[in-house]
Amino acid sequence: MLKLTRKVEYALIALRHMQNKEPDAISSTKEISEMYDIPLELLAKTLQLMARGGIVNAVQGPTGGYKIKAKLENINMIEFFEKIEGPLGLMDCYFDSDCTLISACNIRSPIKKINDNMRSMFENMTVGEITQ
Amino acid sequence: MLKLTRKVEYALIALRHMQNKEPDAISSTKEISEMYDIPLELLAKTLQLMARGGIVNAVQGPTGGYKIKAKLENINMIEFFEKIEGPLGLMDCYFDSDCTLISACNIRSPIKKINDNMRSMFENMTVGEITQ
DNA sequence: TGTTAATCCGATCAAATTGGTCGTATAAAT
DNA sequence: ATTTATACGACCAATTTGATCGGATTAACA
Ligand code: FES
Ligand code: FES
Repeated sequence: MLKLTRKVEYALIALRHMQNKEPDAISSTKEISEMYDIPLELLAKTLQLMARGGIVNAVQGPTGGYKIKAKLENINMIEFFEKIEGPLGLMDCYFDSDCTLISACNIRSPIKKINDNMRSMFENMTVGEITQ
Repeated sequence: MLKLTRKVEYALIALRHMQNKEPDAISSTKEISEMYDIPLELLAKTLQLMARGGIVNAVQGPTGGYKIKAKLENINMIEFFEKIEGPLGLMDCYFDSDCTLISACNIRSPIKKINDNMRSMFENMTVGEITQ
């Protein structure tokens, strides 16, 4: 409960890795995968998600790889999580209203309170400050 | 990712239900289960966990059930979550150090930052203020 | 005192989510 | 052309969570 997924962890590792290099240096999936002992395919997927989300640039072909594209200080953690894992909410009833409890539920507004607090906490946290 | 479990939801529902009654009124598992359409056995387990954790009192026998024991304003959400779901951490490496990434991981301290922020947020939130 | 209705508890099964793999297509450097 | 790497979808495995079952224990009440 309330755990981050591996994909998020791998994404952060990769970003931090790239941040410690020259701004335009390219890091291949393989390089990162080996250095941190991460399954290559899964890391590849994660990097692709970040590329699609405009966080990194993909460079194809041999000598290819990824480099950071966005200003990491401008990306808050909610955006980051959602690019990688999709919509974020403590309970399904926030993005998917077929919650069977919905009719009788007496804690929708309480849960909303917790949810809002959590979101605003992550909104005030940028990827840049986490990985730097 | 970052979701609450059903058990936590059921626990909150039950507490809120009891809070709307006379202080010493007893609510049976069945009563709550039917009113909110919650699987009886699972709700029972959850109530048992709360009883063991000193949050509610169990009254056995026919006409038995549960009533609130603790001052809900004195229980913070971390304590609450941990009574019901056990140790809480964004990554396993916090309570269980056999994380295979541990040797090479470059984001332990970043993750720790997020984790600490989240914990302190939940520590400053009491069950009482959520369910009231 | 026997019956009944409730909690208690562990074991176990099912469903959902997450983690990881595979095969193939595509792009680019040499 | 060949090689090396990303791109991408389909797929399988492992873990976690959700739910169920069977039986033991407790206490109210006829
Ligand atoms: S139905 Fe979503 S919190 Fe109860
Ligand atoms: S090993 Fe725990 S955050 Fe990387």
